[in-house]
Amino acid sequence: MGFSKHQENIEHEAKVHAEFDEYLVKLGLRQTKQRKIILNALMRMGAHVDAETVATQSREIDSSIGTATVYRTLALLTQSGILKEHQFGHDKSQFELAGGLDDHHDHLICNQCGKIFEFCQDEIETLQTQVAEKLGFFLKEHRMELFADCRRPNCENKK
Amino acid sequence: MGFSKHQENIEHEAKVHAEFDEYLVKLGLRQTKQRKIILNALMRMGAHVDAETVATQSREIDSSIGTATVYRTLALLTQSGILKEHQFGHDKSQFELAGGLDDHHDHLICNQCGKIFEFCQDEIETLQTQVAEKLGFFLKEHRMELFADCRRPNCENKK
DNA sequence: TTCGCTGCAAAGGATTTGCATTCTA
DNA sequence: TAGAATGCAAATCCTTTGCAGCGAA
Repeated sequence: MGFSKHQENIEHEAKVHAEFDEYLVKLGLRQTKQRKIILNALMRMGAHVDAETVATQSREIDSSIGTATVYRTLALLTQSGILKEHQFGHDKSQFELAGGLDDHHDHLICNQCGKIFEFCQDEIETLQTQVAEKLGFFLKEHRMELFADCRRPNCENKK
Repeated sequence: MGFSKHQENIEHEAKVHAEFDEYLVKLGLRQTKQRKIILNALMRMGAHVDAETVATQSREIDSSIGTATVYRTLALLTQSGILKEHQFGHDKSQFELAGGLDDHHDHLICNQCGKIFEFCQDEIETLQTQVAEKLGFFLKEHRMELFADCRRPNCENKK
């Protein structure tokens, strides 16, 4: 197929934008340059960014973007399912692109450096569904976070 | 042995108080009537109460207890391990007595009525430890919440 | 008598909201 | 042109902090 990694990225980003546009149209909402810039910023940055960071990054492109717009857009993206919101401990919300159904994962947070690692364990997911089932529920979502001590010699060791 | 349930409760409560006292002494802190009242309130109420509710309940006994004291005491109890703190979604913190090592459990939250159900699944716990292990960590704590749709006919159906 | 503890009020910090204005469709 | 979206500032909400007086050991 000969597509470069860079090329694949561009295509993926276009797909996410299209997904968001579709969502907006569906709800009778409008596509604005701010919303595009914010979604771009999210794609440029890695996972687990807070609203403030998104705002700062977005303002690199358009310095007039307001905090409220960032929060409103993050909410919109979360509702659409494109973005996922997490809260680890008492901290402020962290966001990451959902990346489709095939990309589900949970988090392990290093007690030493606070770094976040992602993992996916199908067996656990199955058991979770069964637990809900047994309690008389149909599982829709779950949240699982592991807090653990680091054994990595190169752990930055700061929170 | 012929102990009534009521009698057992009283003994258990005394044990928790003793545990807290011990913790305070260990840190060179003081036992105060406010701290006792607040811990009593927690034991009187069921699980999953927020700070405000604890404050209200405590003020039934001593109306002069301040909000700050409640928060500070909840922090102290949490640090001692007697109390566990949870945050479900964007909501304020909820507290519950830990009840000892044998009492660990996770939560399922009803999407319809918001009610919280407790469960414990040893298999999942084992797998969690293994996942951490595999990533090079030693698991210390975890948090797992299932959000699910209700099938109970008597679900109150309000959030 | 010493400090830790308390209540009060004020401060904090992340997020939300009201509103006049601007802009998309 | 309608009404959705924006930026700004003010408002929320839960929680924490500063401080002068109080109280446990």
